Amino acid sequence: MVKDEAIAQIEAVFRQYGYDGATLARLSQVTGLGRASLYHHFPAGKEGMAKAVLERVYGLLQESILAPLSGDGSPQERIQVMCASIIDFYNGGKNSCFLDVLSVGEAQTLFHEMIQSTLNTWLDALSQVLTEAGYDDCTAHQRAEDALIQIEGALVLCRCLGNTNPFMRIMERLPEHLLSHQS
Amino acid sequence: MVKDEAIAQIEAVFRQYGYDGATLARLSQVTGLGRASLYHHFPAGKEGMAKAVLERVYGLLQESILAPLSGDGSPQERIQVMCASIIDFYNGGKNSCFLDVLSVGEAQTLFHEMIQSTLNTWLDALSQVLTEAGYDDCTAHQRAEDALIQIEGALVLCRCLGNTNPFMRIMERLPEHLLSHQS
DNA sequence: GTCTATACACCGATAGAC
DNA sequence: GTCTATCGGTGTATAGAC
Repeated sequence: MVKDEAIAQIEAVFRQYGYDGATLARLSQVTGLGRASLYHHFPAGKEGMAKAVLERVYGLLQESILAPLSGDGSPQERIQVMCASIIDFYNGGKNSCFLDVLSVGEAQTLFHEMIQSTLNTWLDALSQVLTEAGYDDCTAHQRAEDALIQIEGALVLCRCLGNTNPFMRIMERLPEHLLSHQS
Repeated sequence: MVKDEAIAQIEAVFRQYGYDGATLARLSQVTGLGRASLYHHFPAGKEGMAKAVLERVYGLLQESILAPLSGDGSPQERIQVMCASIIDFYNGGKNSCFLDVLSVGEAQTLFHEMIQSTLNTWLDALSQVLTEAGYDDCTAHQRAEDALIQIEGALVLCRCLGNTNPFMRIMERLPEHLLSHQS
């Protein structure tokens, strides 16, 4: 569908400019659609576009990141596949997290539930694999949370510092970090 | 000075709403100053207000967070003092990081250098203490970076999930994490 | 230093022709 | 489905009285 491509382009604008900074002028320019055409595809306007992107992100998370976690292979292997997808998803640290930028300001009021549940889906899936790997529930949940903390934090640092090293360093050591035999 | 109080209130608005979402109407309401009065105190307008807040944040970082790092006591003790100040600074995880929210969109273009150098100041000071604690330069720098990654990431998770547990958990273990004898 | 009034651009959103 | 034209509202910023 052509619309899917438009949503991907809209996503990029939200990622870079945030909800308030993603003006219809910019969205129109990036997609090549006139303002009125955008409203034809997204009757709910900007809020509808953000919702569509959130659903897209949720879908991508399920398909490319979480699906491998419940696939074949050892927990180690599955986590490594997930990490490779994550690197891809965030373009090696060049992209901000959509959930992060949409959780600020009035956008938070609009999308808090979807953001929260998307993040919880991710946390649960990761926690599940770690439980399979032999950790007790509490440890598994903490390590899953640690992983997302490091991913989100690294992306913030990359954005602030203007280089992708923190993200790549974190991602390289994440599999062993999740499965190491310490605290 | 009365202006200092206003800057603190302006800071809160930027933290919560981001640069684009921090409208003059909101800034006026929070400070109790009329729009025109704001321009009297900040002739450069909104951009000037953000700059003033950035300078305030830099000052607070120096005074309450970095100063203890070069004070008396063992590295452990100094790091613990820093952590206590950080918890205070971010209101126990309820506040977003100002550098984080100002590093998105057009604000990034305006303030990238100040954001970058503020973060580097923090990284360097932390790295220095870890060097004093006996780590080689490379390890010290990585651990300092890890600390900021975890702080920023935890704040993002707190904002998205709507609870402060991730931040408090990270902060409690940060001192031992920084000084532990592993990788 | 703070107020009212206002300029002017841009915002999100809609109407209606094609 | 896309276009031009346009609405009402709000954005930042300024002028000038007090």
